[in-house]
Amino acid sequence: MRSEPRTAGTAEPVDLMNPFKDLKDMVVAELEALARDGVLPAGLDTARVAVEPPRDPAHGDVATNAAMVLAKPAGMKPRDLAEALAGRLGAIDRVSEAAVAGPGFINLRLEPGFWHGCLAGMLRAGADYGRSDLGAGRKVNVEYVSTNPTGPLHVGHARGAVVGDVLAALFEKVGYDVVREFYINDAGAQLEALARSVYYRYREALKAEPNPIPEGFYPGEYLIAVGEDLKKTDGAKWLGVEEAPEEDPKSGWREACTNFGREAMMKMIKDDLAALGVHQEVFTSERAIIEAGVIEDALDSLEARGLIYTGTLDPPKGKTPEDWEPRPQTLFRATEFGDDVDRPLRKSDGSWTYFAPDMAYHLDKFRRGANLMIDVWGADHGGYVKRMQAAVEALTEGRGHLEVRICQLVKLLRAGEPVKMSKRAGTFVTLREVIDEVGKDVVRFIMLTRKNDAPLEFDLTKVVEQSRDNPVFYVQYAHARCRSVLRHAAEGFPGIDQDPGALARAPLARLTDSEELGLMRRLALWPRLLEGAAEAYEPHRVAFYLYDLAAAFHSLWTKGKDETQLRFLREDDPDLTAARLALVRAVALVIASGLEVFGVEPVEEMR
RNA sequence: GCGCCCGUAGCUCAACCGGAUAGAGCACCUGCCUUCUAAGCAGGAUGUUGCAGGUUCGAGUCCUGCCGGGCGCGCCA
Repeated sequence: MRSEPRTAGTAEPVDLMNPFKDLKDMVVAELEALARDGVLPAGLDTARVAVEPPRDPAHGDVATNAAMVLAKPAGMKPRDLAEALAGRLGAIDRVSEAAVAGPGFINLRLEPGFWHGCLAGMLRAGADYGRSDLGAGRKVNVEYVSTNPTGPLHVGHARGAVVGDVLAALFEKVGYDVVREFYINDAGAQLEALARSVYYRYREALKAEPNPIPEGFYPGEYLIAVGEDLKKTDGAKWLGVEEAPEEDPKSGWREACTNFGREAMMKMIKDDLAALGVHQEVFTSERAIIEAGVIEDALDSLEARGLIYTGTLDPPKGKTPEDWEPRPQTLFRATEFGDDVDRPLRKSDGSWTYFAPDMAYHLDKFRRGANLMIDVWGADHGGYVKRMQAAVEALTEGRGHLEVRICQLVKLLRAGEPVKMSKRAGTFVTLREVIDEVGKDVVRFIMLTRKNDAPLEFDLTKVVEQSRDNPVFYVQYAHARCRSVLRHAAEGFPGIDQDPGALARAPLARLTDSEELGLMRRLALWPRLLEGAAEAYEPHRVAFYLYDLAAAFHSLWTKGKDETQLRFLREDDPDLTAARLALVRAVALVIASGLEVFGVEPVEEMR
């Protein structure tokens, strides 16, 4: 891992694809060397050793906590261990200085050539810079948006959609084999309400005798068209027919309206998702899971291990429902897997609870090869997490893992004022309306500017403002500025090949300004940031990283106004210009790469 | 009553597996456009990280107990 001697400005830089991983390997190698020399005991666990940029840049380029973490297992004083390690690290060519500080930190200052090597590496990697094999091709299934197909998506759905979609992209980026999935909740009472609502609109379309507004009626106008369409398809065929005749329930109008409504709603939902740039490849129907008998499979497997029994649950303490009656039910021993109570699988009428098919569905996902499953749910499902995780652990006998990300509410505002929404009053804001107003890229980016489990304010006015206050604009502006420089360079310096691979061969050692080096260090963090964001299931980290990167670039840009020797384009010095274009190109590349993970189109110019 | 999530500057939020003096933006004040887009940049003030303990070289971060807010708690999904 140690590289050949290198002096700034002379040697051809080596490519460094993941600089901080490389630096950690370097530290670990020296620790092993110390162990071979008998200074340290053999076989120390270096998992907790961190090599990262210090918060205060005055401390140097990189810092490691190795001495403090290993002091106790090694039976040494942290400072002594630090001195020994720093002595070795300081002898490495790429390290210009290794100093022990504070309780035992080792601060390293690196030769500028190291950062130039990083820059060359990222340019050669191009769009692949940041990609890694952390996942080693392991399968992960990401399920998101999953909803009843009863109406259009609203803003809340958009958050889950984007978080799920970007988690999937992140996991792909770090080497997982990803399946994006949607679970269609098409088996419950909501679908019956949908069917009755469709039938109502159908009769309306046929000018038939008006029937009373059905229970749970979906009042939205979108069903009027569905009623019309059913009339066009089937004519008056369902008018004199029963809802669900006893001898053959599926011959009635309800079955027809359920299926017709379901298809229409799913088409609408998929169109909305497409408008948001979300494309899941697998859609699994709850109803199909039930009909395929997967629930029985799941239950048999649990039954065989004594995890199913008939029992009576106590009412929740302090909040007994009005109509509470103790009833014996089929229960799953969720408490054996960390849940608070055992969970019912059947309703009193004998039909399945929501939990039963969902359990079966997760078994199905596991059978399709996903040991790691990620579900993105809304805040109102928080209380459901433990039981589903318990079910996955039980059904997969501990081989599967379910990670659930809960998305808090989105508060829709306009110029600081809450947008009043009411389904009944018809002032409900759909996802489609928001996309039409501000654009899908803005929706996607803004949804990632908060941790998923924190509430999010979405101000329709603010998100299209052109100011530093608006992260979408600010990041896009940095990218546009990079592209602008490159456009000007193409005119003024036709001799400079702007292909990233060619720019990687520019005399990068000419980049010596502290802000230029700072920008390179920041770019060098990108691969590590992606891995961290994926491992923590936190796509919002990418948004904050891009914002910081944009700020660093804007700063360097403006610095060139006062100090003309820092301008990117230097008529008097084509070599220096080429080196700076390499840096600008790399900034554009990383921003574009981050936006690609987000599913956001980088802009070439601000308009 | 129980479970989960949250509580950080006046406001909105960061803080990578426990790391060094907790950082940005907004708002407020002061500078910077004959220049690659000033839609920007530089500088100035801001903290008992809800409270009280504990763990340790080190805690916003982990543990315990309180306080405050959100979500949920059999036949909704």
